[in-house]
Amino acid sequence: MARQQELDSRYDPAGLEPALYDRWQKRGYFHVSAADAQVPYVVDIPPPNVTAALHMGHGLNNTLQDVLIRWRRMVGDAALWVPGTDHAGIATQNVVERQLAEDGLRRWDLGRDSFVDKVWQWVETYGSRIIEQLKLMGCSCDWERTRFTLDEGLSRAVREVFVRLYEKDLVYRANYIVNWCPRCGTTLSNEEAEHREHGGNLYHIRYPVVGSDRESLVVATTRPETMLGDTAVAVHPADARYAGLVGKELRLPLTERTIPVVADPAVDREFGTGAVKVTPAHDPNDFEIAGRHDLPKIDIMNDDATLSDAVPEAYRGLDRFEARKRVVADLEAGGLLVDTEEHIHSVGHCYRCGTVVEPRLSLQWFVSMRPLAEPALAAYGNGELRFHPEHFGSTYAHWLEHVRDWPISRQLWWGHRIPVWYCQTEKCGATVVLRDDPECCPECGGDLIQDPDVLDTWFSSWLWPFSTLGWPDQTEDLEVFYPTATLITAADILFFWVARMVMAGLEFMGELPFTDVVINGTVRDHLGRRMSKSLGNGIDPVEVIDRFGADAMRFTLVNSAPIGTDLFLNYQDLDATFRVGRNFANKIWNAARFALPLLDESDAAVDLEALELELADRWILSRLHTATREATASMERFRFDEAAEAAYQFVWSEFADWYLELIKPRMRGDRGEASRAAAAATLWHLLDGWLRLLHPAMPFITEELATRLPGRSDEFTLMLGPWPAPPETWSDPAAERQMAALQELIGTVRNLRAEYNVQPGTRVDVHVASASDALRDALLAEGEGVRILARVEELVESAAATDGDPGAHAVLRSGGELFMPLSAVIDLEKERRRLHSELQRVQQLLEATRTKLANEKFLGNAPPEVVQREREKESSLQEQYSRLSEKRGALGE
RNA sequence: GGGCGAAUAGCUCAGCCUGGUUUAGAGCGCCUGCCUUACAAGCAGGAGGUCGGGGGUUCGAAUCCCUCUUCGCCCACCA
Repeated sequence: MARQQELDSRYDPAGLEPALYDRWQKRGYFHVSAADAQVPYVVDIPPPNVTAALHMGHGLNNTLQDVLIRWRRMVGDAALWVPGTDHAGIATQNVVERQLAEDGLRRWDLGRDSFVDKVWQWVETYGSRIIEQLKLMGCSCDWERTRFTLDEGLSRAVREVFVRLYEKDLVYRANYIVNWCPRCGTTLSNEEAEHREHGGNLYHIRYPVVGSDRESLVVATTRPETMLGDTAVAVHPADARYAGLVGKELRLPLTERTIPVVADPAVDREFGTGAVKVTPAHDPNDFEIAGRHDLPKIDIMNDDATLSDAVPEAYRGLDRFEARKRVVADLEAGGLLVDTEEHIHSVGHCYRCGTVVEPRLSLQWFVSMRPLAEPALAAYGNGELRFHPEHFGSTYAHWLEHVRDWPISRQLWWGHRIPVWYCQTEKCGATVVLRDDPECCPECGGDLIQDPDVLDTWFSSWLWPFSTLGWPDQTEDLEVFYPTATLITAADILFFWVARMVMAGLEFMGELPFTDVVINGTVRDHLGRRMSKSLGNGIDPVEVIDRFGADAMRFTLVNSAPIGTDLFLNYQDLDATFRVGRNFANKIWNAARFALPLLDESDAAVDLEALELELADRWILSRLHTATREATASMERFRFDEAAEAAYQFVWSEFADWYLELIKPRMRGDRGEASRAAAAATLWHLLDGWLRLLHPAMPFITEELATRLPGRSDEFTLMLGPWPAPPETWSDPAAERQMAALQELIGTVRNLRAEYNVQPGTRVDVHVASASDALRDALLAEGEGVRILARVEELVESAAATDGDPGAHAVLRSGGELFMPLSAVIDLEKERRRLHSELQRVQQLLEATRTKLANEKFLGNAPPEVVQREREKESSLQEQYSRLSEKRGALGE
């Protein structure tokens, strides 16, 4: 049979992974249908942008989702992972616009329809790249359910939601200051404007009082060019300095206009000069002030941030930054620039192209957020919505408490068209909001024009948990799979996406879209910088998979990234970065390479309870029982790193380092057939157990090896479980105590051998005296293990651990002492020093323990078992102490 | 300005919520010795930590409280 062929000593993932993935997919393991779903467990992928190529952030995020979903699938849930991509309005439009630019074209040259066609073509050609890359990682998404935020079904959901919100007055159209990206030519929400510290200047400008040669007022601003749009200057009503000026007119420099001085409590008397120039069309504060004082609002900019015809001719058509220089120069020339001081302030930048955004008065559609935020806040407050780590809940709540209305219209062509039509008939002028495209105005039958704008991309992603299941239709999928269970995502879209999904779920479904939100860390380079294309410090997951295998990458990521903690990866040394996972995969491979040929089909069927299990067997089963319990408990708390660590430690440090070594003689038949059979059956069940334990993190190698276990049919898979649940009877504290004593003994012998440079090939004699019961039992069962693992010739149990030869002494914490005659190599002076320092260490511990036990308050207040433990510690230390000092005495001071 | 978080071995982190079982752990790195027929991507041994500083609570503090210092992240209408 093919699977019996010999395995290479180096694991070659590239030769196995694609075929395994293909097999899973062909057998339909990833697909879940509502009809068969008993206990659903649903995870929604955070849809990557359709323009995206897989980066390590996706690598981490999707690995964690796959670990979770594979685990739940093994546990027996109908585990559904819904995949898809996001149409990413601005980002995608930018990509295609850049392409056009190479041919010297702009989108207006094509016209709206053919431009949108062009974007669709791009999406069809390149849009599935990231999906294919997720498959390389092993992601077990239900690909039959792959959705796109701009596909037909989701478009219906978007439109339904817009109409419902409009009907409830939760969506409205208004003139307000929004963030405007002059490069992308569109509005942005607050979340889409990234604020960065920026070193600029604070310009102090003099505005003369009309009709006075002497009186003037000095204002301070960081954006002097906006003065051309000033319609007032505001001072604080209680500011004595300016009390006499309120109500007077000022001459606005560089223009022919005059503007009033108004008093408004919003002014901070301490800042700058205490007088604020009011530019209502370009500053949110000023907009508010203008409202209170009925001031005109002059928009001085064109869409591309050049100055408009609203400013004096000299400045028209200048770019805003060019205009800034010109205005400053002209003011200076006119003697009106009083002062220029350096000033650090934060400036908004477009999150897609990095251009400085301009606050600008604009007519946009908004979603009224307060009514939606209240229930979202309440769901967190009452504990229904949980965050992991918990503290992200505070961030979530803080945002909701201060949430502002959401501008949702975007002046783009790529996206969901706003379902609003304006009647062109003058006397009607109706605004029509409809689920279906109208032919003519339902009010008057006149011509309609649809709003030219599209909706913010997030206006479709916030519906993801139910729109992907068929909503607004009442589908069976929706019935069975909503709400989903857990969302795993990065912190940077907590507001963009997570909070808004909660709002949408509660508003439109009446139920939270998920109950647990797991926040994974940010992937950074070894210098702590966010990985980015421009810095060139990214790591390509596809390259990592090619070189080390998907399992190695996944394990490394899972193991080294506790949720919520940033992950630092060195992009300059991938070898070092992914060594943990690669080496572990290789270790697993080789352990199996050793074990598999020792087994046959009969080992699978054997009931372990019916066998004469030996110490090592009982011990390792007990350890597997513990490791499995720990891993399971960790998974339940989304502590994927802990689960991986528990499995790693078990497989490497216990199964491979100890168990496999201990059973080698038994597997050769040295202790008879019964012993061999017991070890073989135990081994079979161990492999089966820990391969399952590791399957969520390392699906490929575990599946491959589990399938090669004798007795497995070609139909076998780990994917469908069961998740291991070792019986309570495997727990064996006595065996654990005995093995611990044995391990200490072997460790001590190895240590002494190294101390005295005993050659590895040299066998030594070891005398053991005063052994504890556990050690005595262990030696009885596994004396041979000691001989092999510690390279011992004669293992002598005697009352006095010495035969008169010079040698090395040691005392065991678990009880007992040992003596190694080393006449050939012993250095008595060294042995004295060694015993002395050992003695000092024990003495210190002993004194600390005695001080504690001498404290009556301790005896009176501490729980009895703590006192008891302390007493046992004292007697053990006392025992060690007296034996050590005896030995040292024997060697002379 | 507001919010959240971090500080434990050279590096990356567990442990802290629920104080006393570790005589503070892991991985990587480092040192020493080994190609011991599953694995040199390995095996064995070892060095390395006043748990950021100070105070407090307690019989007992890496763990709870206060404070200081230093870093990080997020939010904000800092004219």
